[in-house]
Amino acid sequence: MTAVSNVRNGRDGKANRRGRPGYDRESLLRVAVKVFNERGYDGTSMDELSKRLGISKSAIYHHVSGKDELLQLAVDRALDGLFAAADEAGALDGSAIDRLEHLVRASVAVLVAEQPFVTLLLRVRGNTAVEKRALARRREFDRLVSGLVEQAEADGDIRPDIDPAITARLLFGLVNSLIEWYRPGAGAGADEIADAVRKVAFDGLRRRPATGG
Amino acid sequence: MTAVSNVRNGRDGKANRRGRPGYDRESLLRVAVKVFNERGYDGTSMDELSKRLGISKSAIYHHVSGKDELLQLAVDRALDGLFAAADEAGALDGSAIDRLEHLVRASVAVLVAEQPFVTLLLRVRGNTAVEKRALARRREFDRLVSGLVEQAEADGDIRPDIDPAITARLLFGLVNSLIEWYRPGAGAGADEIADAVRKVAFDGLRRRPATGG
DNA sequence: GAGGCCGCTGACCGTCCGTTCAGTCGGGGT
DNA sequence: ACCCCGACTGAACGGACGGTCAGCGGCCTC
Repeated sequence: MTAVSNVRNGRDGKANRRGRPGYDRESLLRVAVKVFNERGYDGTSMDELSKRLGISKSAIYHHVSGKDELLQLAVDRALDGLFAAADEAGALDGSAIDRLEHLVRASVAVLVAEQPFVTLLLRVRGNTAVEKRALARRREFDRLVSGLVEQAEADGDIRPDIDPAITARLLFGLVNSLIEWYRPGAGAGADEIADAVRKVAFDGLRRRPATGG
Repeated sequence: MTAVSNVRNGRDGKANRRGRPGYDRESLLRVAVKVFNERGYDGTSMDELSKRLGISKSAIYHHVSGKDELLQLAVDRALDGLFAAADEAGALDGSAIDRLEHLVRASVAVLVAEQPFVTLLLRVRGNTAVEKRALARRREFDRLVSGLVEQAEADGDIRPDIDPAITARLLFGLVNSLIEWYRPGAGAGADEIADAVRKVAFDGLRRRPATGG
């Protein structure tokens, strides 16, 4: 509800700067994204945000040009992470299903590492120019995944009895659902989550006689 | 963007009523929920909503007490559907995994039949009293699912190498992800979707030598 | 064809919104 | 000790917000 003093002071781990100590862009962004995720972007007023930061409303504008830029910074970070994961998977030599498996694992890692940023990204509706741009990049990522799934099905590595378009969407629906409940530090760790997602996605949750991996 | 005339006039299929023709609660609610899902609940103003309805802002208050009540009506419809599915599954005689499979199928049917209402429900953040109540009912539903998964794992019917709490969340993350892309009338039908979800969830998306069902 | 009901209008209210601006405060560098 | 830079304050702005109110207009019923 109220500001936490040790959240402020973004200097940690940075070279000493001149002037009054306080937030820098990065530490302010982290708090803002957290609040956006709790109350929704549109549901969060700059006044509420300033109270959570423990500074005045106008102080926020010293760090960013407005509410819009906070959203932009957040969704860009999430998208950059996801595309890095995609590039990683794309650079692989293996079969489509191997690259797909790698992409799932890398995506989970990004969701886990940047959970608040990805959460915000996945809730964007396209109301503003910033949101429209974010949605366009998301669609690009989705096309990339769909391509891999189609290829894997053509290779005969994925069950042929489901439309690959549906398979792709279910697969990344499963991965993306992480943001609804995963909280860093609480419960399972990142590796355990990534393993669980990979197992459930590729082999299902039913017990089976003998399954590798 | 603008109102569609044949969306108005909620009389279709109803007994003739007195007075001027126009919206009734039901037809107004359907449009409102659609707009809420496009722009977000907080991101939709009553003015914007009135434009989409093709009536004046004040006319909305003739049908409902306010924006809050529209949300209440919508999330209640979604929750009633989900709990009906749960009751159905709970009344079954079979093993836990059979009841779970039934619940998944019934839940998908609800998501498909009431997609806009469920979508709105799943995006609620808890900002108002209405939203808090909705979240509480959602948590109750989640506990129900978790219970079934735990029981199924105790029966030995679900893979024991994943924490049942995680399994339950992944399972319903998979189911709930439908609302992100399923659109009635376009592409796959309800039965095809339900089948795909059940197959992927229980048996995974990988091709396997011989798998029943 | 008169009555009445239902859906609707347009002007208006107080409040909250995102944003701006002219400064003040505080601490490290020199 | 002084300077200056970066973080911050408080009051104010215009506009958008959810909601109210007194009354109008079309259609079914009798």
